Amino acid sequence: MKDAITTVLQQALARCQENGSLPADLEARIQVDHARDKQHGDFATNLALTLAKAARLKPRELAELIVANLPDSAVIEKVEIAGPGFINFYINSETQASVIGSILNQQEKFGLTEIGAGKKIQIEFVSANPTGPLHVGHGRGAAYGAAVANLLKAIGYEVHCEYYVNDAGRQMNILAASVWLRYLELCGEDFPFPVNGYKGDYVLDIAAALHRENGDKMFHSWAEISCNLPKDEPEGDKERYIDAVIEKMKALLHPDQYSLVFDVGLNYILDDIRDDLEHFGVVYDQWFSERSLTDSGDVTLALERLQKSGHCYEKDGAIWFRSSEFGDEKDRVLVRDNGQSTYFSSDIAYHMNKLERGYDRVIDIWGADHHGYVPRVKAALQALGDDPEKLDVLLVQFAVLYRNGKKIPMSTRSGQFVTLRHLRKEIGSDAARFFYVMRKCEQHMDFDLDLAMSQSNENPMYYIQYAHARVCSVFSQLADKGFEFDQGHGLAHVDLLTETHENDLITRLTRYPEVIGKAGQQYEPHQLVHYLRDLANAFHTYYNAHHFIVDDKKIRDARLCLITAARHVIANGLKLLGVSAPEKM
RNA sequence: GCGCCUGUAGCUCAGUUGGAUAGAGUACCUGGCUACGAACCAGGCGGUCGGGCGUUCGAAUCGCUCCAGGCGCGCCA
Repeated sequence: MKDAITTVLQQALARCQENGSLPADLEARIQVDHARDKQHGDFATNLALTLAKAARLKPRELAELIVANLPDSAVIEKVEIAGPGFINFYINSETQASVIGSILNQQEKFGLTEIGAGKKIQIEFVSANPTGPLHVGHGRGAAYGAAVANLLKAIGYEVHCEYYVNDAGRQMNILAASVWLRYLELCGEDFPFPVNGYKGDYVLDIAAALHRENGDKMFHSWAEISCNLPKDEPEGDKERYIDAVIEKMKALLHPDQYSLVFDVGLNYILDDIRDDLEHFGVVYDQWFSERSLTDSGDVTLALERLQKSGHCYEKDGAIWFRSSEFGDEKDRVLVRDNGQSTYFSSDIAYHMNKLERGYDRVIDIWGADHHGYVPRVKAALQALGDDPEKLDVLLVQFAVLYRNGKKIPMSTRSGQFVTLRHLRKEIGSDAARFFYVMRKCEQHMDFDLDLAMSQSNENPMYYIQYAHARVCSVFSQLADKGFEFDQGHGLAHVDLLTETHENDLITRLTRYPEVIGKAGQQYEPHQLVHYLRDLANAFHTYYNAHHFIVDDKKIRDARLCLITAARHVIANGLKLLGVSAPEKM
């Protein structure tokens, strides 16, 4: 509809230029908005205001000129000039009401568009280290990423969702060591657990599984392990201590045994994460292993390309990438003096790999604490000769949990956190998914557990779901009262829907495809949340103002068509957010 | 110290890329169920848009500056 108005405005300008009333070199960027106020019609344009200076006319005079040259249109009821020079358009009611037929025909397909047709997007989100279960902070990234992916699919993009598995590196070694030490405890050893080890209960579970399968085969006495170890905190350095424990573990265990412990831990946690996300309604097309980048040679290849193009140098025994040449604060290490490549190297290889797979756009969703990382990744892409503009990094601020009005401290390492699984079980997947995407991603979020767990109607999700359930309820009442719904008959009489509340609801419905388009292109699912609330509000208001099951068959069927259309749109929108649309509550 | 994010009603948040009188929810107050679900509806109260200066027909939105809060500044991942 917006496009239709843009088109007639273009035609009007062209006419003015042809007949000489406007300069021929005038260039216009036509902007058509929804009128904020019903008094201002359905759509409005500020064209006359933006163009006044270039046209050397007063805004209102220019507006009159444009309106006088507007071509006839079947959809426009009337046009008005208002305020300082806004042009307001009123759409005729038949055109508006035709959306009901469209919705009833397309049903779950209504709202889908082809904006991104033929384009491929890769989107990576969550990607938490597999060193423990997901916590509520990851939940926000999961809910947000999945909603963005759904929106992008809805507007025609081919979307590929990925979870990057950090299955290499120091953190994983610390996990392996933690598992092994717990295993030794099960073998009967008694010793102080490292300050820097993973202390969560899940580590005990993994160790127990390991012990069940392997008995005491990997046992070594604490006396053997602890000789020549540096001091742990508080007397010593906890980082150096845990590294020494890992080294000792590698020295004492056969390499196969070490990787067994490592893999048991990794797979246990990955299975857990996968299961958790699946119950959260989040599914991936691919779980991309960091180790596979080393195995495939991609890491080496990326390093070579950076070196050959002259963006690297050696200093203090390490290989550095001159990222400061591309806007980063300082240069970064690619290969450490001990010969190990850094996490950054893998990440460069991963992003190179993504772009080489031919995506038009690559989206990363990271926790906001990683924001300092963005410039160096873009720098690397630029140095590799790729287009850094193809990468969008969306930063999700952390959700801070509150209980009894108090902030809950969280740390993965200490094992002190509220897990996503716990949240899901307390308040349900629907409420959690909805709550997470209610706010803009860059907005800090206070997640009040008491409120969320209270299942009160303060959660607007219930308001929206209730609208859906109410429509369903009307139809069960209809049957109880011995009426039948004739959709074709109703559609033939939608011109009878002339009540203000009906027009408001219809207008709201017509905007749905546009909302999806905008929310998708801007990666902002919260726009859909707000739309759905407004839509539900229009429905509830209508519900309270008029009865649907009336004796007049024409009006009854027409109204039933309208509320069915509303039900479809609510269900479609909630589905994109990963929230169910129950028929009863 | 430098960089990024945030600051809008008592509280939680929107604000259509610079437009018309800044909006919702919640809290509080007043009304509405013997016809489709009151998890609802109607009305009221509530604002120096963190402060200041600037850009212009026009600023919550853009620029500069200050204030407050969060996060980040490793040969960790």
